[in-house]
Amino acid sequence: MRKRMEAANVVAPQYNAVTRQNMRNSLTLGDDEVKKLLAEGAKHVIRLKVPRNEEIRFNDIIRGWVTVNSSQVDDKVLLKSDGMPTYHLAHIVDDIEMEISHAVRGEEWLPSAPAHILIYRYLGLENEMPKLAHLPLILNPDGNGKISKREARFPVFPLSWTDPRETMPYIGYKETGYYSEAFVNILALLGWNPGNNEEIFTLEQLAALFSFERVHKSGAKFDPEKAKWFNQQYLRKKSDFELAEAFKPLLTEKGYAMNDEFLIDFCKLVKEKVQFVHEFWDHGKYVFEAPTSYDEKVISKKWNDQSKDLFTRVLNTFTNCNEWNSIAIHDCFEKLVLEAGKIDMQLLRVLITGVSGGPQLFDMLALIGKDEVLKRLQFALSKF
RNA sequence: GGCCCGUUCGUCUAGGGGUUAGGACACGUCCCUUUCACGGAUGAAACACGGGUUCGAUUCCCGUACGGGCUACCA
Repeated sequence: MRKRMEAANVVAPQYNAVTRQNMRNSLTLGDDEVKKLLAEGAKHVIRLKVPRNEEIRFNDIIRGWVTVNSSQVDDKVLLKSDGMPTYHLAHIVDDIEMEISHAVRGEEWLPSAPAHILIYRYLGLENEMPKLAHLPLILNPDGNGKISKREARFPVFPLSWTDPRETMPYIGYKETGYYSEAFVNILALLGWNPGNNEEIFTLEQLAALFSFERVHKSGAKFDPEKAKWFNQQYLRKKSDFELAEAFKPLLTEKGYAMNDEFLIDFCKLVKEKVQFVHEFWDHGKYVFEAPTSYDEKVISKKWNDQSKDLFTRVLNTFTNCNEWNSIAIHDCFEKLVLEAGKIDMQLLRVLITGVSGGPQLFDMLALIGKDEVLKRLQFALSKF
């Protein structure tokens, strides 16, 4: 049989009203033979007997009327030879048992929906079947196809998870640093939108706003960049205290312990630059540890013959700065500028933090502390 | 291959017979700033193609192309 199919160039052989006549099954074997085999405990499956040529129509909430000819539906296995039901049977039993009103599932189920309708019909439950809604799929941002867990270069699961058949865990959104509210928000706006220009919604708002009419029919490519932006929006809504609490364990991991007040100030300063809590470290580690290298670009471009003298004067000015807060430091600095002329702030920043960017400079210096700033400046002057 | 579903800026999308086709992400420029961001302003950027229907089609219909899904004793 299989060879004949291959010879006829059949790509995907189907078990259906035509081919079943040439198969060894209860329809071709005859009652006595079947009874005998059953009595002997012969391994067997139970299949859905799909009519040969019949239009199956159903009204999908999202897609409208869909028509499929039963010749396109194969005799699906309902009960496997190990006695376990397949999804096709199981979900229908579940849905009926649980009195499900709406079966909302991905578009990949659309082709098997006609088979499911037949099962409901043969069970005499067609009037009780849930309404069907087939949602558009989330597609890969690059390349093609629906998101596959194996190939994606970004998380595909909400939570980290290890497939028992594999060794490598899949890192989840939660573990990547996404807030669950942000994650829900991102997902909700893929294939659906409320019809206005708003994008940030709580789960409660989404639930109130949702309607099937506004669900798209076509798949949506997942955009990792926008996903990060969503998380940033949620992060910015957190209080400095909440952010400090969230960052504290990460800082402890790095071997630093700071008091809450300091951490809150730190988060207040760095939060504008950050999309995830763990980025507080990446964007602000120089607050906790002195730089080991200096931004080459800035140094080569801005460090010149006068720099050493100029920044030695900065060091002296800071040393004599009585108060050490953002405003006071700024005042000291301004006074020096009046005497000595323009002093490049970015260069000063690099000498103290090592990097070319960061939060407001004088706020930063205040946070780092006078002793540490003087120490770092001295060290930098000895280096260049 | 067959069957089913789809197609508005690069991406997510609004809109819908007559619009300067709107917003968001990303990107560019400018303003603010002696630094860095935030913020503000602004720019570039789209109705897949071909036929109908119509006074008029991005919008309705049909084809084509392209994309997606399914085609397991997995879900």
